[in-house]
Amino acid sequence: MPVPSLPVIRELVRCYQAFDAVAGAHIRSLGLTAPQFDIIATLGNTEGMRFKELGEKTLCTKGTLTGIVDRLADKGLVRRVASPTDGRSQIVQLTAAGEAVFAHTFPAQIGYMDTVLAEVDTERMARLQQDLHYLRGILERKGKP
Amino acid sequence: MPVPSLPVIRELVRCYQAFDAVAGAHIRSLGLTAPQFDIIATLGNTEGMRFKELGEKTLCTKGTLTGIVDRLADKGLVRRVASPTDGRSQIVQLTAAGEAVFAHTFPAQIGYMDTVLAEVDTERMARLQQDLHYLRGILERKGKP
DNA sequence: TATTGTTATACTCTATAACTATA
DNA sequence: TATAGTTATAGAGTATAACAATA
Repeated sequence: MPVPSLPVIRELVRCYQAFDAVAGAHIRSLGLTAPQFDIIATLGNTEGMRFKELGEKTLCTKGTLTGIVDRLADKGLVRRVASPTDGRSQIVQLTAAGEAVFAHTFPAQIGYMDTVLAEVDTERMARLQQDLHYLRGILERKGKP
Repeated sequence: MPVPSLPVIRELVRCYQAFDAVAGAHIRSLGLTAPQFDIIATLGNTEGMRFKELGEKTLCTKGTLTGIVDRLADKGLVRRVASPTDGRSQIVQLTAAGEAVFAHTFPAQIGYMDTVLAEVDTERMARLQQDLHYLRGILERKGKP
């Protein structure tokens, strides 16, 4: 007889929503959407990556990604460069402005979250991290059997 | 000096995404979207509730909620009833078809998640639930200071 | 005057499929 | 033939503000 999963799931969802409310407000205040911020965060500290790779990392379909990258390019935060090795391939990279957004907002966001979670004791943080990692492993394995 | 929050946050987000991939596939297979399922789950085991209350529980703006309820009504899963006590107020409740969707899919979803998480030991589940609850409390408190 | 819910507008994301150009 | 990305289309959610009816 299995342990009831609902209480844990419920807490996971609510906890994520609570985080999303805090982080999402910050992201929107930058004039970005969540997927757009996701792209910038993925490209940060990188020399850029192929369109396809970017889609895989951010869980975006290629058609969707074209639109998101278009809008980021319109804002001047991202640039497309033709791949030197494959004529079909595009490399997406942050512009100087995009680097600046990443450099200023990503650490700021983390720093803010650090202060928010400053009162959580180290032991609990480590435990939670491990347990979440464990839970994710199970979910991902069952997700694609 | 605060404990780094990024590892825990990262695991939280990924764990939620993993859950969302599993649950989301099930929801879409019913021809519903996540917000629509959220409405049905909220109205389940209820005699219905005021439009405003529904919006508060599902974190939907009133304008957004009108559209979602419209689409659920078009599918015959939900119905609007004028409030007997307040002429401005609408009460939203599940139709028989909506009850059926709730009764068949919600427990099925939970049952499925129960089997997915069956291998997690009881102790870990309880600990995870507690720690997530604790983390959420902090996030929600800081979310609106 | 304030509140409830609808309507209107504009934008973004998503899924899907057809299309192009390279490989 | 297969792959990388773009384009096209339609639907759905979000934010915002103006609006009608009622309190």
